[in-house]
Amino acid sequence: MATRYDPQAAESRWRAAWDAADLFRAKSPAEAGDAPKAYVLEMFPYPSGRLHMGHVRNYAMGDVVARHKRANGYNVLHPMGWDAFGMPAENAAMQRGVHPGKWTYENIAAMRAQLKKLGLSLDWSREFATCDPEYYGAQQALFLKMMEKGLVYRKASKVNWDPVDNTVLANEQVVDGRGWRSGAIVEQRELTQWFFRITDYADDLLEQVRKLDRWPEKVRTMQANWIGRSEGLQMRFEFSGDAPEGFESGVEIFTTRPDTLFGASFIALSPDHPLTLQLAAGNNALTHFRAECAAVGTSEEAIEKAPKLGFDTGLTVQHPFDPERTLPVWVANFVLMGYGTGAIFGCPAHDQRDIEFARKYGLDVTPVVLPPDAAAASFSVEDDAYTGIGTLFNSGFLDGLAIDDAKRQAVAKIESLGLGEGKVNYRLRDWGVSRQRYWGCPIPVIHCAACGIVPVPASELPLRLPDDVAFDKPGNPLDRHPTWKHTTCPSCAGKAVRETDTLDTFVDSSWYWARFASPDDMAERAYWLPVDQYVGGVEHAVLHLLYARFFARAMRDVGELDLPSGEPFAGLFTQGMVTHETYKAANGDWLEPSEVANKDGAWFEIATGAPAHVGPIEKMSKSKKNTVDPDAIIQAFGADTARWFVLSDSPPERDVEWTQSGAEGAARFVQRIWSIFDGLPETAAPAPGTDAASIALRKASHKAVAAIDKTINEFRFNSAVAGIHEWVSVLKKAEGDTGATLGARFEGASMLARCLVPFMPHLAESCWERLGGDGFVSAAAWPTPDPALLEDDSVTMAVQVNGKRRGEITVSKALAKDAVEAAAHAEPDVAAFLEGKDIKKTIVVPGRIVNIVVA
RNA sequence: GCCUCUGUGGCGGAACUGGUAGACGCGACGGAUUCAAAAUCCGUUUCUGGUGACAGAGUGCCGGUUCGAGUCCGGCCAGAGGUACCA
Repeated sequence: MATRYDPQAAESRWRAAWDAADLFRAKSPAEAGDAPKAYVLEMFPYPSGRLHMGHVRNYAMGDVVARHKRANGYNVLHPMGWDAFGMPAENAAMQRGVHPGKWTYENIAAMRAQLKKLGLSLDWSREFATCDPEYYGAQQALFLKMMEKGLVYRKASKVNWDPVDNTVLANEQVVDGRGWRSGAIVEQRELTQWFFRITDYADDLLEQVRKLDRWPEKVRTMQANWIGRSEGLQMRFEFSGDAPEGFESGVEIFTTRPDTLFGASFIALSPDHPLTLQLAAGNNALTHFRAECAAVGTSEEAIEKAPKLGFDTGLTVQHPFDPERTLPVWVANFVLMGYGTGAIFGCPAHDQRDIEFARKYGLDVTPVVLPPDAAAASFSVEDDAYTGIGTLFNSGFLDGLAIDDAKRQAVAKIESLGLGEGKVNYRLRDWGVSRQRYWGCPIPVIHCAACGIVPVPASELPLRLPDDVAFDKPGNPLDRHPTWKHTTCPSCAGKAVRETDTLDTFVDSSWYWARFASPDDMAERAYWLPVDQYVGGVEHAVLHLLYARFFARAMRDVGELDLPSGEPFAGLFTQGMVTHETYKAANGDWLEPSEVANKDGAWFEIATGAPAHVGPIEKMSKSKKNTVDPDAIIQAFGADTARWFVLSDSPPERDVEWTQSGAEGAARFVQRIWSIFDGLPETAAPAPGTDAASIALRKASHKAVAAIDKTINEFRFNSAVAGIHEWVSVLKKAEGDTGATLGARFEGASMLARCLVPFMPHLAESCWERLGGDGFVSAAAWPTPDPALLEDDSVTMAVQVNGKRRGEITVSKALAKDAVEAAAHAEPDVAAFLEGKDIKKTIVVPGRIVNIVVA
């Protein structure tokens, strides 16, 4: 009598059994013996309160790797924790009056419960949250060590300032140049802030990223571009009239195109350049212009996309190569103070931003690079700068040179004139870590009027956040706390105040991977690190990963980590998002998937019966109401179904669209698998037969195991899923056999149970139990296919005539090339196309294809 | 704006290093089983033309390299991620 598999009952039973057996605890190096280690880590979640499908996908993928490694004999570390500091907790405090700590820990409890239902093979004994005082205390100690090492400093830096709420805004809180709550036009304001010297490691971070061969190529390219090493020229332009005070030697610029110096038509200063500030002091128009620039906010995107704005200072500088020429000095909103020297020379003909600026303000445009096929007399630049290769012209001593040669000659000339020198510059800026917020790691320093900046003594760490804080008004609660910041100087015992900035939450996630390996034991950290497989969203491809790489180096250099390479993640996989259709009511409001239904192809709103629109497929997000709650799916179908679905269909690196029917299909497949095991007699497994049907079935099983193994190793889980589908169909068909293949069916089922472990671990245990297998299948070894069963002796090859498929032949693999050619020519469907034609040649690719070329 | 990536049936996607385009799943259609239904099982399903064997077209668009291109090269178009205070 066929039975149904009951996911809810089976899943909770197996999870309890795994817990009782402490199955997924990482072994210590001593316990592990000869077993190789594998550290599998997924990016830990921000505890928003609810698990979403993106988490399910991320952790399901990591679990496939962890379970597969474990089955292959590795000592696996697979930990979980919480990226628990951050703005949403403060927003909740402001909106609902709940304390950020309470809100966060409640969210963690809720999400931990949800996560546990997924049956992930996690070592929960290492769990922590970054808002735990033990964690942020260790982070404060690390900060002080980095400070001692000279990796930390303070400098003035700009923030988005909301003049109504009197608070600093994050870039995402600036919407169209206005504060998200107050609606006030956002200003830029300078504050003295803390920085990490990530640029000290710029060269090494760039050099090493090339060697991370188990990282996606695109992430390595993005990191390299972000660091942005460029060789150029730093030089000064001397003023042609009276120089402004303090700038007697001229204005310093940096350029990567010294070859285009003869095409220079203006100098542009950043609105924040010291000279700009000096000129603005006595100039209302310029002051006004600076304010206009500042109203764009601080994000690079906003600054770059803003229309080009300029202000003519009236000053002029001398062209270095031509005493007859002077260039006007402008202030331009697209010149960033943070890059190079905060000043450039503009060559409109060969730079897109410069041409837009020059056309707007009527500045000269002189082309100096001639494209290979252009004529010097007729070549001109209108609205599109020419940035390609070519030969220099209109350029005096550089005429006729290629760009690279011209760059060298120009730099040499400037150097001989004593006006500057060749210089390497980076796009990468030092990492600003100050945040004027409460829910973050307090920066452990004290400001003393007499002693300056004094570290909080190690004995006083962790320096805890005060619990009694009010969020009734915007601004930094730490700063306005009645007592917390008032203290005495550890050095002179005089009155002093604490730093009230907290650390960027990117700091918290920059070293948690080391803390998981061990809270403080250097040997244990050395054993586990680097992480063998890191899995997370591609949205972290630049910042988080770069910061973590910096921290690994900094920790190594302050003696916190024995990791010579400085690379925390040996293998990286970046997964895509989970998306879903969006739905809108007639009035334009977003609707949840559960609020709409489809009848005869038309969507309507269930509550009202009114028609609804289907919108584009987008990343699941609360604002668009297109989220699917994993809890509801687990409730309805079980965790295995949810895991299976998010791994099927889409390649892991791409987005996956959640569909209800897809989930139902996955649930059906769970039952189909169970029916294979349920359909076997409850007897001991006989040895597989040697008849043709048994051999064919065994070949299918052994090939399937090999293919699944390969696709898991290549992170192609969707292909592994397809392979299991095909295999199950073959096993299912064999149920009709008269009994000769029973041994082969048992063998296939046993292999299948073990191959299911990474994907549907609960079902795999139930299947294993039904087979009478030893212990937990979660602890069983991966099946080993028999090489003899993986080979076929004949092969089917397509036959093409002039590249079009006209037939196929099945031949022995060992057949010689000319015999294959003869067989192809003789194949009736092919021969019809060859009749009366002249065969010019025949290409035979053994085992793949035959292509006959006819006239 | 800039950096990176993606684009294949009605839908999600497969196709190893340039070698049979559409595996596998979803949906749809047809059938079996059933008193009936649910569940399950089997089959068909890129498009166009043809009763049919079959023929032609086809991997975002335009062009190129090759015996052969979804795959390589050049140029476009569209969408996504990042853009340093969302995480």
